[in-house]
Amino acid sequence: MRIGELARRAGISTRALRYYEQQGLITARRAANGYREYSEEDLKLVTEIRSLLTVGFTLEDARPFVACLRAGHASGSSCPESVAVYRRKLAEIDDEIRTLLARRAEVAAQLTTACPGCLPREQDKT
Amino acid sequence: MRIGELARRAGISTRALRYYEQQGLITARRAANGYREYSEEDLKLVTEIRSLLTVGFTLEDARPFVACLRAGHASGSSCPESVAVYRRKLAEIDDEIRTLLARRAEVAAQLTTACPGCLPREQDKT
DNA sequence: GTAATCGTTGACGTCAGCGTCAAGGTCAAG
DNA sequence: CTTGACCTTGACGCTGACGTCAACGATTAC
Repeated sequence: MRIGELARRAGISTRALRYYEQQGLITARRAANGYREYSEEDLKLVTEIRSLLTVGFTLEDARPFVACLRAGHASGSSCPESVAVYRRKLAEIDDEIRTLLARRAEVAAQLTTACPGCLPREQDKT
Repeated sequence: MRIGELARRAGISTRALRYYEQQGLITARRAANGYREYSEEDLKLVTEIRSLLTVGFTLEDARPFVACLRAGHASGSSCPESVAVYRRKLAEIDDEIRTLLARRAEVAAQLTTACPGCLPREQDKT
């Protein structure tokens, strides 16, 4: 399939696909007229990238997963490099959560100081 | 005082001060030679801005606080506009925390699926 | 032939909060 | 007089993941 169809099926822009290629995440063979030609496996790669991005991963983080898929594994996360990224990301997320909680507490304290009536409700903690 | 001294006392760069001025957050009167001249109150303004930024506020968010201080209030948060920003920010932070928690759960699930031995330890939740 | 719809590369724009030159003017000390 | 520390404005760089032209070629439909 060509870039437009892949973009539609992956729910992404053609610009993004060219960008991924430029970043070395995917490659496309070229037709005689210079058009990019993609396989079904490329769709899998792009889908993997997308799902990782939506979880907050960067393209750089996605590299091992893509490499894992291209190496023939059924899942992009079945390689040790991918698992390492998972673990690192988990730690990063935990860090962010901690700082956000600290900020939340600070802001809430400031708010109650500034406006004692405007107590933030305590019951809607998720 | 001039910009260098203010920067030192506020613990920020002169570039940042000029940037805040460019964004309309602070203003400086000019000496005969064109140098910026700051008062002690300007130090307060900058300090307020800094503490807000470190809590995750944007310069835009800081505007009402600065305006409040300039209006003569002892605290930048004693104006209704500032309180409104506090409340909005609190909601934003809660949103971010929620999405981060969701991501964390997703990543953790993926990790355990990919590597059943690498269970993320459950005891270090902050 | 021509219009519509695809594709190509290249390159600048976006968002925030500055960092980092560049190219100069000002001022006190020695 | 000169060094050196300070100040000025202006403008590009940076990070990430693309959006959005521009200017052009290819393919298909009619």
